Amino acid sequence: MPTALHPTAEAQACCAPLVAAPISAQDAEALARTLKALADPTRLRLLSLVAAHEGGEACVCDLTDPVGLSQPTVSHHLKVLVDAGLLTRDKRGVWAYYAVVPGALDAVAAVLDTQLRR
Amino acid sequence: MPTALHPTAEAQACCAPLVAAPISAQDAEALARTLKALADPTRLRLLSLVAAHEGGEACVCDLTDPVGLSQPTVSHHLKVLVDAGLLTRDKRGVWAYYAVVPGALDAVAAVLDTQLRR
DNA sequence: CGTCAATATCGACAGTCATCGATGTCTGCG
DNA sequence: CGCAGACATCGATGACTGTCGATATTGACG
Repeated sequence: MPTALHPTAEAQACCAPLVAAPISAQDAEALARTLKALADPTRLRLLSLVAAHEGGEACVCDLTDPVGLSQPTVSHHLKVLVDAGLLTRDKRGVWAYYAVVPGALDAVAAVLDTQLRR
Repeated sequence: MPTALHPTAEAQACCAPLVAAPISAQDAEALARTLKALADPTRLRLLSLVAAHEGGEACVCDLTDPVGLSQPTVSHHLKVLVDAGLLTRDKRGVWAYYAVVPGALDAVAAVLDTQLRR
């Protein structure tokens, strides 16, 4: 199951104070897991390449050359991104098509702004 | 010098296409450096604790207890955050006061949204 | 100057991670 | 069935990282 982050939502009444209570240990752990998946130059480029590819999806063979790494390594990074809930994998025939999960990065950005702003 | 990320700005005419060209290797490297500093549960909590502390600043002794780690370890994490340009350090007398850099996280969030959205 | 307290730095150790080549798995095709 | 190609998994290896105790540094104070 993807390690998606749960925004501790409940909509928070309305505009929460600029700085509320410090983030909980569990929330920090969850957010860190997602950020760790993002905190690698190769994975950032893969994410970007998939997003920029026509149709919003790309297969492994489209990505191996641009990043200049071996196929097993690219496959490994893609798995990390899928496990983090940032990419989806759709196997059609022999090819595996990867696409970015629509709202995932907005969620990360929102948590950063909401929880750590000053 | 802090490894701040340069938004490759130039204001991009106006509303850039939803998905432009893939991120460059250098930009990916820079963004990954910042994200790596964020991708640790302890550092996220430290950042949050500093932001939530009165006056928006806190010294090491305020932070050691809440995270439950040794003083050298907390000091190390704070150094990582300062080097990443996410915290400032202000030594006043015997105490070192840390504060979050106002726009730093917004910049990270903006790059995530701009470069990787779909 | 000597002591104490708050931090930073150092050295070591264990755990994690990125990468690769080799190999396994599955699909399409003849 | 048998082969070829796309992709995933495995095992190994070198590099990096989080953590600690010990120690150095720095400022306040008597």
